[in-house]
Amino acid sequence: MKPAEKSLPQAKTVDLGVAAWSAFLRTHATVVRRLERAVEAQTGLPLSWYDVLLELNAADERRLRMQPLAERVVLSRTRVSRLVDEMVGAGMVDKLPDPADRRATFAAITDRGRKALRTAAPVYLAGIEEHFSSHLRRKQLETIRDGLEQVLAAHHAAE
Amino acid sequence: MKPAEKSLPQAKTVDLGVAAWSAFLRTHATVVRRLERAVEAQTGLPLSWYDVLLELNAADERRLRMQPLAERVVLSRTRVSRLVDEMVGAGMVDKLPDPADRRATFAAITDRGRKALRTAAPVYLAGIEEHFSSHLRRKQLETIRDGLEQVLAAHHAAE
DNA sequence: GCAATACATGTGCGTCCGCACGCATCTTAC
DNA sequence: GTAAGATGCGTGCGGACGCACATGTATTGC
Repeated sequence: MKPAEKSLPQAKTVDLGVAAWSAFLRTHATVVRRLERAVEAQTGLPLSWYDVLLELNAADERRLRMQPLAERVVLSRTRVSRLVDEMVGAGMVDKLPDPADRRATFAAITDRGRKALRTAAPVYLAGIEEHFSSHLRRKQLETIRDGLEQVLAAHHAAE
Repeated sequence: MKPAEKSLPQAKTVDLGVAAWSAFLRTHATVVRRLERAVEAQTGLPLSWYDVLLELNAADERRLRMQPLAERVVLSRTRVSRLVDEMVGAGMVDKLPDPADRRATFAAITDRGRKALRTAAPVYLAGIEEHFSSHLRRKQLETIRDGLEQVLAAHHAAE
């Protein structure tokens, strides 16, 4: 075996990381699918719509420009552009011009959108609970939350 | 405030679960994208191809039928069917009939596939390390691995 | 003031993915 | 033995997604 090099992780550590990552990927595939189906079946709202409504509702003045909205829902700006158009068609979102910058467009949640969000929220929360959180102990949830936030922070720092 | 109902999670617990789930989703989106790009740029191998090669190589006799392969790489059987066809075109996988069941098809890794896998493996492992594990402490990795495996086990049990 | 640049957004297009369906084969009940 | 159902797989099709590019607007350097 090759002599250890500076700051090179040991084999056991690599395995642990891979095992955690593997579990992470499989969990994502499994839980996202089930959650998506459950929420959509019970509320008629796709998960992506729910996310958009959630972010808009939580935003200042209940509206956001496209790019910031895309970042918050973790989708491409392109995708969000189309998503918002569909939701305008469904009357859940309005597109408003920004008087301060005529390039920009605000997406604003409508009353109908807020109503849909209020209906869907408990279903969504229950879904997260049922398909994810309920299988974990409080301590584990804390570690997962904090650990993954660390990972995200590192990525954002590195840009 | 409403009196607590039987086995209903408290608000704080719900929030914790949602926070963990939120971090989970954002981490997945961020890390998968970066990892995928890094591995593909350095090895020319899409992540899905790598996964297929990995599972085939680890399988008994280095081959698997389509359905079991799909389950292991966490994709639909449909998708795997097309994936394997592409990889046959690239000479990394062979499709072989199963003499015991003429409906079935084996996907078997070829020498070229094994070579590609050997080349890509260190890049992939380093990518996981760089984009994921290195930002977490050993203890956190263990908790994440074990916790998510619990979630998966519960889902498989519920089926 | 104006050209050069940066920025916010929308659109054409290709990729990845899974569902619905169909075909061939195997298994089971009789 | 055979009809009915189950199983393994491939394909047509449409949805979700993001990249490259185009358009219109703001900002900056001079």
